[in-house]
Amino acid sequence: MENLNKRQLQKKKTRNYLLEVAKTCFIKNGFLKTTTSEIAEKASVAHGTLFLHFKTKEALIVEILDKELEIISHQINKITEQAENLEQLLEKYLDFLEEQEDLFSVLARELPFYSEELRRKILFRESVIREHFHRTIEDGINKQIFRACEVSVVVTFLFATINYYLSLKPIFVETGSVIKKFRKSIVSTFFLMLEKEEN
Amino acid sequence: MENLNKRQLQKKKTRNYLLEVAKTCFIKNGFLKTTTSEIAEKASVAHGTLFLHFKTKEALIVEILDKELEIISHQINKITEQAENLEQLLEKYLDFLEEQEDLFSVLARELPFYSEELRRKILFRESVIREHFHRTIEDGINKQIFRACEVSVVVTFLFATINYYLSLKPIFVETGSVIKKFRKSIVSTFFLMLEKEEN
DNA sequence: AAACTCGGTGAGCAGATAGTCATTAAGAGG
DNA sequence: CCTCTTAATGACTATCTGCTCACCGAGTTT
Repeated sequence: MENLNKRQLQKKKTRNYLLEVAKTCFIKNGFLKTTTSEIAEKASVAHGTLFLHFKTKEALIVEILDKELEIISHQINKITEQAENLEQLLEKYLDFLEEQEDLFSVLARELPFYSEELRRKILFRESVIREHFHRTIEDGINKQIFRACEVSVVVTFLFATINYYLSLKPIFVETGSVIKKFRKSIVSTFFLMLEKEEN
Repeated sequence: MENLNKRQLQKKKTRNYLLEVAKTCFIKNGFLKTTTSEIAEKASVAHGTLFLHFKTKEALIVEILDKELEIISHQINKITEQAENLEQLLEKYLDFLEEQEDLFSVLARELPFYSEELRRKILFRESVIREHFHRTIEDGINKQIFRACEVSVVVTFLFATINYYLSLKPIFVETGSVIKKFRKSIVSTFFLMLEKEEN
């Protein structure tokens, strides 16, 4: 597959560079605010070149997001495999969010404004990890470690809270990670919901 | 103050009508998507007329929002006065959100994109009702009705969850109220967090 | 080396959008 | 009744943004 001539190689290189630059812009300023001119300018190519490689702005977004979601999916699989209990699952999940916080912050803020297609893709990946939390909690309830509850709502409380901090990140921290700042509170309060009383 | 001549009266009338139409548009499609042309057209005035009455689109938004927030503030005062316990407070607050759900849905979605000024105003009003929840819960903890917890985080869990359903309202319901749909689950799960076990 | 291919260019288009301003006409006032 | 005031007009501007296309020139093929 490596029998590419100079021209094809250059094309591929340009395309990859555009993807790279676009990703940086999107993570920094969101998909909505980033303009195609901005991407072209930062990549030092003509504005028209962008549309030679990607039919529309949406197609560019979809390609980048698909790639990112693929990575996210892998990471989440790794997390769910490694975690042996709810605490580990939550901690590892928060580690992961913290690592990619800028991207998740953008997604949390902009999700309500995306197209059906984009939203479905993002929410599908979220549902995978959500289900894992669901099963782990149900397991704990069966083992009488946790209190009986509407598990799906409890999971929503958790994800909604994380989403809340992410979407309003600039309000809570000037610089650095919101997840880092609030993770202790989130974890302890979440376990308070679930755990039986000690006395 | 009623010694207005025909001209002044007409001006006031136009202004008020513009405010009314703009409010309807904003609640329906959000502040971000609503254009000044759309408002002018629906009010059957020239585009320029809008800027005779309001210096900028932002000024129009601020005026409408200030008025709405004033009303909201009153309602919240009424709620906090009437409610005798946490359950009543929450139920009445949810009633109120349900009544004005379209507006709150817009605010939940768009808040991260507003100007500093707008955001501060909205969050201030929210903080008032939040503090009331805070005090009521602390009261319950002192009376040994509720479990000891990080009260502010517990309140955040509640508000974040409500915010989550509101901001993604179109995903959860095609028509009708999200709050109505999920209020039972929200209430019962929230109290599960707080209440001591019965056995 | 001539003919051809195609990645890249950048001026320009179409549509949207906030905001301006010279002009108009209806009403106020002497 | 005549002059002055001003609410309202709508054509216009400036800017932005996604996207197109005729053209160029380096690279490939014959």
